[in-house]
Amino acid sequence: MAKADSKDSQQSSGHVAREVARLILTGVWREGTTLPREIELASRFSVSRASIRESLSLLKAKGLIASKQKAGTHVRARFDWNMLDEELLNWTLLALPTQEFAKQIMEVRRIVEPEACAICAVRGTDEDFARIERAYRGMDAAGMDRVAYAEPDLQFHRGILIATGNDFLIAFGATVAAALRMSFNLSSTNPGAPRKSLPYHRAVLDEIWARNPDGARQAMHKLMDLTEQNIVSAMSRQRKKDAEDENARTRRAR
Amino acid sequence: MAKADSKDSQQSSGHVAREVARLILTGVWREGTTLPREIELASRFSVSRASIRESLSLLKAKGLIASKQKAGTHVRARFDWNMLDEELLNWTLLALPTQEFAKQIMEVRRIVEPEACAICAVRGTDEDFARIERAYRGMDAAGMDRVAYAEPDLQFHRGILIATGNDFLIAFGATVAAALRMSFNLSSTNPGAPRKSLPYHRAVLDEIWARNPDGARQAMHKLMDLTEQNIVSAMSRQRKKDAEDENARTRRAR
DNA sequence: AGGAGAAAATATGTCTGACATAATAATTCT
DNA sequence: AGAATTATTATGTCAGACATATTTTCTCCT
Repeated sequence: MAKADSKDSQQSSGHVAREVARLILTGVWREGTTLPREIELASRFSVSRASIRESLSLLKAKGLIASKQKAGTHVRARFDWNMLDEELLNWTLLALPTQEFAKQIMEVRRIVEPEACAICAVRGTDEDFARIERAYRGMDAAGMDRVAYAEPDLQFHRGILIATGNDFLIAFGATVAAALRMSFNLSSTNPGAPRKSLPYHRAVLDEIWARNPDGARQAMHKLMDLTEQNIVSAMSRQRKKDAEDENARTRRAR
Repeated sequence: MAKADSKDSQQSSGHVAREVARLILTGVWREGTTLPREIELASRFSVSRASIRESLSLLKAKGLIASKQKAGTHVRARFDWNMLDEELLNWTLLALPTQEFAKQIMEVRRIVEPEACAICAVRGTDEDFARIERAYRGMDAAGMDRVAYAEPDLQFHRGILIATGNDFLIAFGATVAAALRMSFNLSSTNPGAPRKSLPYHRAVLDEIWARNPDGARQAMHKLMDLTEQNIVSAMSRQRKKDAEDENARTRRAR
């Protein structure tokens, strides 16, 4: 699992979709903008019109754009964008990993995951719990290796969502995945941070095994607190580092 | 707004996508199934391969399927389906409006909307509130007209989500829209039910205007309770009616 | 002049047929 | 029998054409 990132990376239609999405997400093509006609896009990206149409079809599915015969293709209102879509989330992450984005994604996680955790504790099967336990062991085994830690971490959170048996909560896993990816990217400035969350995961797991919904909710809440804290501090570190780099570049330039 | 339903209804590629989605959602083509090759699909639906590819591109974007060169196109695991997507939600609603689906969708609404409501009360602007107020007035003005009631009802709930300023909560509006559509379909057996929710909406709105997050959360919670109650009773009525119809058909047949 | 209605222009929607590419299946050789 | 090589095949991409639905322009009449 979690191989979704490399899915269509080299496919040309996927490449075009990603690039058009980037232009929209970064605001180069704002809401309501009519984008270049298909033939023009085709020549700009050096692909056939058919490929362009497949790419646009993908973006239509995610609510980013809409087409009307003769009238052209335009960027839809932000409200219609399906931000809970995994690819869209990743593209956003790549295009503008702002603090605002981090704040928002943590806000929803804080709403959804503790409740999902409570439901999991009540409704989950022992096999569900065993799967989450395995994910926990994987995190533990990873030690200080950030890369090895990331995958079981995602499996842990996804396992809880899956255990709820609620298809919509399960679909929310895409959002969690994006959040964890963001955390991972940020953790380069503080390699020890991920590991610190291990005991908090253990606490969640213990409450689940005990089939204690209130405890599970609370434990997950604490984990969310820690995660947000890590992200915020990592981002301020990142900003500081960026500023220094910028500074150095400027000094060198003169 | 809310014209999303007729978006691609007559477009042939949209028709194909919907039909293939139906086959997947109803389990005719289960997870892991390799679906017919594109040429075969093209001849089956009497459209060109290009159109088929655009349709499949749409379904790929929603996580339903994935293709690999030579290996074919297969149905992805349920876990990867983006059930929070508006179109997918509507297709599911049309394909299998089961009680299980209703239960799950209400479970997430119950998790998300009260919290969103609390955030709205704290963070929303007066213009946001005015928009929600307008939606309320629209519901009131609709009287017993189910059709006229539906649109402002959606605007009411969507307005609260928008007021949070959180893009992910806003995207959750698609799920709410699907839920309301389901309620609407069910309300044919009990035309008075929608109107009964009016005072509950008023209570939510009052708490929001008062900028009282706890009260807003609680008021929305009560509204969710009522809504779920309506859905459950409507579904049991529906089942009863279906059974009677079935009975009548059988009697006539012999 | 102004508005209704007809005609032209144009961007998306669809079709056809071809070739490229990569993963699989079959075949050959050691 | 097993490894290496050669077909096979379904998706990926391309090119050019025509269909269709709006928009825009033009024309004509009041």
